[in-house]
Amino acid sequence: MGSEPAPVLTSVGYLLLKAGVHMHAVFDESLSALGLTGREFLVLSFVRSEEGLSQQDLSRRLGLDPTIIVGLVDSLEDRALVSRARDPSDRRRYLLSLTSAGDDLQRRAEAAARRAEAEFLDGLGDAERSRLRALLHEVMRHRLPWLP
Amino acid sequence: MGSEPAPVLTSVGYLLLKAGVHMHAVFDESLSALGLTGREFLVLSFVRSEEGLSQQDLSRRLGLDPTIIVGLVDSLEDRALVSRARDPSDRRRYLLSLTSAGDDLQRRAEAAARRAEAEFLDGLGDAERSRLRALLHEVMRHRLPWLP
DNA sequence: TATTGTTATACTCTATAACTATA
DNA sequence: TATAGTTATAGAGTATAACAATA
Repeated sequence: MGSEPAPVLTSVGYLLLKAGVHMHAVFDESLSALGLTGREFLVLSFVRSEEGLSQQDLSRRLGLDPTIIVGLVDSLEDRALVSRARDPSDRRRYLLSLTSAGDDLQRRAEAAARRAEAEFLDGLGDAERSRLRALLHEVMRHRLPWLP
Repeated sequence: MGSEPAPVLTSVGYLLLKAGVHMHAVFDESLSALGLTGREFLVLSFVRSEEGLSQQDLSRRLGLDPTIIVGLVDSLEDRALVSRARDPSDRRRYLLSLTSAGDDLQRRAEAAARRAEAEFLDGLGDAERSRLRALLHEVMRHRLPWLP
């Protein structure tokens, strides 16, 4: 019985799941030299893209509980990478923005992540990477509403 | 500054990571009705594919610490889905196999997972799904050594 | 000496509930 | 009444270290 892998083990879904886990590890590894986790890098990237984001907004973007965001932003604020300012039109909210150090670090982190991604995808040519990106974009478009 | 998303947020790597996380959640959700986690389903699937697998083998396949496998197999054995037999040629090892109930449940779980996958990929046509599978297989081939 | 499986334990990550300040 | 942010805390998931049995 069974020298063939069960169908699930060669399915799109399983390959997608495993590729995601590996990509996550590769991102974290590539960012550790800059003192960032993948998650912290994403916070910097979202805040750069949409300055004045609130912690609630960030919570939805990252798919994390708002209580997690508190510590995440605390840590980045302690390192003077992100700053909080009260929203004058709704003083419950914070408007988050990058400091110049945060802006600088985000750029370097983005370059590191891009190199790591390129290495991870080294089995694919440029056209294949574009094709993969288009397919994933189509699948995820309505699940990540902030995508263009 | 920045009404464009930071490049990382539209990159292949990030889309891959997020698609993996969503696929994971969709698998878990689809299997919960059968009383299985995604991880338990994978154990059943690997054991079916390679009967006589040891717990160490499973540890490598799943990328989990061997101490995690103990509880995982315990739980499946308690439910009479998997059985342990000592390897006569190396009595330190267990040879794992599916019971007939385990075999039956694995089949039903595989059908459920396949339906969930199909729904997750509903933005793609059949040819696009095949293309996605081929691209992911190419990327993951040397990272998942048991793949054909 | 090294490896397989096991237990105990400590550590990290996460969500829940309860609070405050604002709306 | 409802929402944004915060704190404390309990639960789940994880790896590390130490062990017994076997090689």
